[in-house]
Amino acid sequence: MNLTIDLDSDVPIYQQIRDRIVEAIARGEAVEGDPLPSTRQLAADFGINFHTVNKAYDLLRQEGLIRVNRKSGAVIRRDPGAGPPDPGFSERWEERMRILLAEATVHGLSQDEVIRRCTATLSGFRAAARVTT
Amino acid sequence: MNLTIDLDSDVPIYQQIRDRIVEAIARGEAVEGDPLPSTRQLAADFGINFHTVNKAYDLLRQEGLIRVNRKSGAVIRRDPGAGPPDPGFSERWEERMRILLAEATVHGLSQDEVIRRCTATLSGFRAAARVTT
Amino acid sequence: MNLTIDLDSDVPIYQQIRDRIVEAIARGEAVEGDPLPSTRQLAADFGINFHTVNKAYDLLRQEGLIRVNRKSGAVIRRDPGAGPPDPGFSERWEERMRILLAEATVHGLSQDEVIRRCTATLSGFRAAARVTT
Amino acid sequence: MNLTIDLDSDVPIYQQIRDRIVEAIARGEAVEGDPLPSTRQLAADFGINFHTVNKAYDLLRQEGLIRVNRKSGAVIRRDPGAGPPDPGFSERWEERMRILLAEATVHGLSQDEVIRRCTATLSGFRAAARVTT
DNA sequence: GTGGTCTAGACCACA
DNA sequence: GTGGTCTAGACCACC
Repeated sequence: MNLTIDLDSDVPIYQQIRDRIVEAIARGEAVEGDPLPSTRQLAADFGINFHTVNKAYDLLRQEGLIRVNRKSGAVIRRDPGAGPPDPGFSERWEERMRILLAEATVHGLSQDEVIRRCTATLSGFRAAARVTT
Repeated sequence: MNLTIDLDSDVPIYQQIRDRIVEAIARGEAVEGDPLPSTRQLAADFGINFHTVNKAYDLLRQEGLIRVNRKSGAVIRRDPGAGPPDPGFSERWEERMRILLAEATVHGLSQDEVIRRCTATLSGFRAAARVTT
Repeated sequence: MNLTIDLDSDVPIYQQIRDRIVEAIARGEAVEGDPLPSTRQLAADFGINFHTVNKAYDLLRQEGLIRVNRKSGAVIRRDPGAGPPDPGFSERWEERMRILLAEATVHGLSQDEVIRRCTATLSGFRAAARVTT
Repeated sequence: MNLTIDLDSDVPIYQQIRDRIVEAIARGEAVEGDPLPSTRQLAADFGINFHTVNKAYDLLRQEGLIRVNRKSGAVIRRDPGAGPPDPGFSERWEERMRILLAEATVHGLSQDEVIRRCTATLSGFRAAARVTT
């Protein structure tokens, strides 16, 4: 798993780390049981405070995507194939998706164009998963 | 246009106001030339400070969605039919969409299910637009 | 003299009227002694309050560009050929020009490109003046 | 970078701060990566409210001239050598330049005199840049 | 430490 | 009436 973050982005660093790991799981680059780098290791790699990495891992833990053991560190807990989403997630997800789709609509992206791009991105995940599996 | 916000949400109030107005435009409930409530009026309605509304309107103005006039207040400037998006927009939009799709994937939503929900939401916009026109 | 203003612009209307008249004088479309439309007439043409036009004319009077008589209305007072500028003007003008040139510079316009555009605009004034004289 | 503002000027304070920083970048006194004072620090130095400085920095951020980072504050993002301007910029810039040139013309500055002053100012930027580099 | 959000209230500019 | 500017001070998020 190759994580890259942008220290100058508007997006908080802990959020970026969390996003990159979610994407890695979606692409199948990280599967259930895979270990994540230790917080101190990752912090050193990025030149950031390990509390920041900690916060990212905590987010992922709350989302049920990783498991954190004192002993074995953080490991992936959830796969794309692990079953249906928790209902609370769906609701918040649809809310965010609705806003994103509204933005695309008001900026002149056609319905077909939006669906085309979503499909392409999703297919990209699946293709990556097939290769890395 | 009927706006509702949640004062207890983690989402900043000004962001919520901006989101609600973007959705209203996407649904066609607000079309080009329609006036928005004055900042102080809307602030009074929500029981918030007018600076907060101001910030929301400022965001919308930067996005090119509204026009702010000393005399007549803020009016809708951009419609779903107003032409293709500005090039920088698509890039940032796809980035956010990719993360959202990755989340759906790791939480077990199938590709078909995701596309189905997006299509439904987009159709909802179009249907609303047809009715209100 | 054909004036056009944009009621939805960020620039105050009275400022736009003043700017258009300054440009008309620079182009030689309005020369010394030429009458300006009456404030009420111009206000009616634009569909604005005549106080707004009044403010624009007052600005021009303060700048020494027009003369306002109760009887004969406003008439052009100053031409491009009317002599050197008042020293206070030069100072404020250079200040504004310096900022404008700084903006061009930081946005990557080369010195030659800037001079080229300024020269073109100034030549445009002279060419117009020659024709209308 | 030594900034000076005039609290009694008609020009809004936030605009003055923005202008001074643009000029500093044009002169090469501030180059890419240079840090700006923190909003609260600068506000204290000027004896003004930090919100006012905030607004100035926000303007600069929108113009793409600085980058604002939670950790390290605001840093210069764009240099005179950073490439051609974004297309919308040139248009708005020429509009403002046309008005300024018209003013010079009606107040009796000759075309040569205007070009001479512009050239001098631009050369001043370049000379300063050469020294500070 | 940094910036971001929100409140409350003053005064001014524009139309 | 509208929005724009500025002040003063609170609390929170990020690092």
